[in-house]
Amino acid sequence: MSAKTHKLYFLLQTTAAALKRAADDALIDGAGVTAAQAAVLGLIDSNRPASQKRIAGQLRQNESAMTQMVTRLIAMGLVARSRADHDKRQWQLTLTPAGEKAKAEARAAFAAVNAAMDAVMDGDTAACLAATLDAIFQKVETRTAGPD
Amino acid sequence: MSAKTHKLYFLLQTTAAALKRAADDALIDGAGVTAAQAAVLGLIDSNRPASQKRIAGQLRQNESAMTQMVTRLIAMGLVARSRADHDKRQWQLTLTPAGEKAKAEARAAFAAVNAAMDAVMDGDTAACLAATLDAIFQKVETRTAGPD
DNA sequence: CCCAAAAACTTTAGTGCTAAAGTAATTGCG
DNA sequence: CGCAATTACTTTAGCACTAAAGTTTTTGGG
Repeated sequence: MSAKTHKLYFLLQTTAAALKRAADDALIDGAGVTAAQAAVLGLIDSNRPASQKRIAGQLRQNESAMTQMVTRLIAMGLVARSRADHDKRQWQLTLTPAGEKAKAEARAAFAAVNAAMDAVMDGDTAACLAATLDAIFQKVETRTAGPD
Repeated sequence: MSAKTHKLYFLLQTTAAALKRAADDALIDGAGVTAAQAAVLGLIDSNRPASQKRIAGQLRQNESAMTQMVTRLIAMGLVARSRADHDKRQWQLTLTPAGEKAKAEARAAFAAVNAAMDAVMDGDTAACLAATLDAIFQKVETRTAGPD
């Protein structure tokens, strides 16, 4: 059983990496952004106003990762930012027109990834997978997730 | 269902990342190496003689990743290498005494990760998880994996 | 036998993450 | 009110990966 679980760890890492590569291929081809970049664009759109800390929290990443990601997205012309009026420490992130376009294209391109996953799972299996992953996540996660 | 699957992608990535952090914490504390480094040490031990391409193939990574990983492991004093007699392009990787020790300690420390996973899953659930992850992997993987 | 193709590894540039230490703005307690 | 703690973000260093292009060695068909 220990050997089984050992293999499970590797299988989980390997599958996550392969799925990420597949998603990146599909999104770069269809929207010119990676899956990670598309996730940030989507959250900037659905969190107005969007501060970096807020987006980082929803992605369960630290603020440093967000600084770097936003720097890349600004360099790509997809995101703009200005200081918040009520708190000059905070940025207010917004999508540029190009960012809106990339977000919409990414949403469409991600359908192919969904289709690939749907094709190998029925509803029960997907529910079981989600429940098991969530249980592992809860068991292992130490971070105190702020309010999403 | 599409929204469900969308969440599944994120849940899979997030869980893989959290589990990797937990494994790294346990292994760095118990063996002074990361989970990725421990995996390479284990494969060098069980593949004699171990070339970089062979290890890379078993980890489903490219040769470039292995060049960098081996460079780090050599700098840490855990691995040594010499050119293969029959083919001077190939390296023959071996564990140093410190590498053997780290490998053994990592094996022991990984038991905590196994225990965490076992604690949230019965045998059926683990089998279902493995089967589902494997199905996703097969669906999404494009690389032609060489003989392991 | 020779040379082009293939194989094993390296280098460089880039993505995306972490942790730790640092800066500047804000808040709250005495 | 003032200053210490907190908050939001940044910087730096490092790990771990990919892709593409480059080097050296080996091999196989003409």
